[in-house]
Amino acid sequence: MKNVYDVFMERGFVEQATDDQAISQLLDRQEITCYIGFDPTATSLHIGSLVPIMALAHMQRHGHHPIALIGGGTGLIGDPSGKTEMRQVLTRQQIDYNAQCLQQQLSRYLDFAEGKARLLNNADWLTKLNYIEFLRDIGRHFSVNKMLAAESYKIRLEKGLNFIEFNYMLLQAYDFLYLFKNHDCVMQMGGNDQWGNMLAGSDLIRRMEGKTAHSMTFPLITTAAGHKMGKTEKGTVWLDARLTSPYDYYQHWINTEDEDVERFLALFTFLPIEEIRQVRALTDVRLNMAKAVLAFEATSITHGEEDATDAWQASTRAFRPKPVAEGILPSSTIPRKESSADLSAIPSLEKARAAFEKGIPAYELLHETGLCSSRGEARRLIEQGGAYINDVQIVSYDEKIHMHHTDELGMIRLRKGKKKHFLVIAK
RNA sequence: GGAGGGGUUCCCGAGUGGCCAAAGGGAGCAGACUGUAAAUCUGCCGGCUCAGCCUACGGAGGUUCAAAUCCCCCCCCCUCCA
Repeated sequence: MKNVYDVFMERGFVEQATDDQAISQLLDRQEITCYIGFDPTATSLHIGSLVPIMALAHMQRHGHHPIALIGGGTGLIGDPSGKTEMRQVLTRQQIDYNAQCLQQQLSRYLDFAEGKARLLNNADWLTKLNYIEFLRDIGRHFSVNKMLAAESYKIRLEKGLNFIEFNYMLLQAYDFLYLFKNHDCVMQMGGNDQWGNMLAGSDLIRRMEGKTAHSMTFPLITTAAGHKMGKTEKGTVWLDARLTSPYDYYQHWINTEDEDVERFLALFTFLPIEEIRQVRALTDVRLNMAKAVLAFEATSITHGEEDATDAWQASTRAFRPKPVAEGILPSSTIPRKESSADLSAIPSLEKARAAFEKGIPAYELLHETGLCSSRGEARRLIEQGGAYINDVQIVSYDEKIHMHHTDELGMIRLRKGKKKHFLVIAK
């Protein structure tokens, strides 16, 4: 049987590692404990954290013991690695609250049952540290010269780095040491921007304990076009259904660029790698089918199969693609027939009948549904021909929407551009 | 603590008394082309009751018919010196 490391390698999870061979053998030989840290900067993680999450899930599936470490303590400091400026400092309360939310979220991907995986918060030990002791025991092992040379601090040395942030590396290294001593954690994983901090941990363990602890980083995932994934200015794709609906989540994945489909299937689904490799040969319509599978599987992992199916239905209804062929990614449980007419996953709004009897100007309705963030934007959208009602282009910004626009179920279908659908229901 | 430089619309970044809702780029949105893709081209891109009005250039005052632009005080950041 393949060990996890092989799985990581063939699925594209590995960017750097302290020692490929040693890690592979270690994972082969015994069940180990490994950890990844998550920053509690928000109440939800976004898809940028998905690679680490999937990595932990793979570890667990192969019998190892993941620790998801919530950075409740380090979050009070703020990691300067690769960042241009200091992160906004959050209060203790905010961080504690965020940490709670993340705990809940992570348990959808990992089984935290006794003996399987652990969820820890480094606030539990970091906030109890004694400054003088810490300097004497830990600080002595760090060379400032070396730290200053670290790639991760480079940008900040030009822009300005203050002492609190400069300490981040020590704290992260200390976390690793703590987990090594208290939980037999012998491997840390994380994004490649964490490499310096992780190595510091491995180093610290070697110096203080005389033992080996490994570090492994994931590639920073960008799209083929070079965009950072998951966090565009306007639309972060969150893992929380309240922040990004399963439908939007599904839509995000189905809009994956052609060149990314295979890579993303490997990273973000559990489908067999052999099947995923076949995707390489697909083009056009059939490649789009693979995107639907990616969207379905990814949504299923994050929101459950039921929500994924709803999202698939709504999406299929709205865009009318060909059903996914049997031969494509056969292990996927995505429905492969025509969908029925369920629109429940499309965002909707109920509105009193009376308003439609009077007639409501199109730009007002577009604003009200949230499709446009202001009335001005709605006007512009209509002027540019990007607004549709029941698939008919709206020509004048103040065109009145009336009852006669509703169908037999009292529904009006609004559309912004080609992809953003919205239902207004007259009650 | 001293000297100098700087804080501009989502981000970067021009502007140094009226022509500034503010150049340019990025991001975003829409249109064309396609395949719910990318690239490319085009348009939009503070708000509103939209040929007009309101709110904006770190914060608070002041000068002026008129300030992002000038003066005063305050806050924050950077560089060099201590």
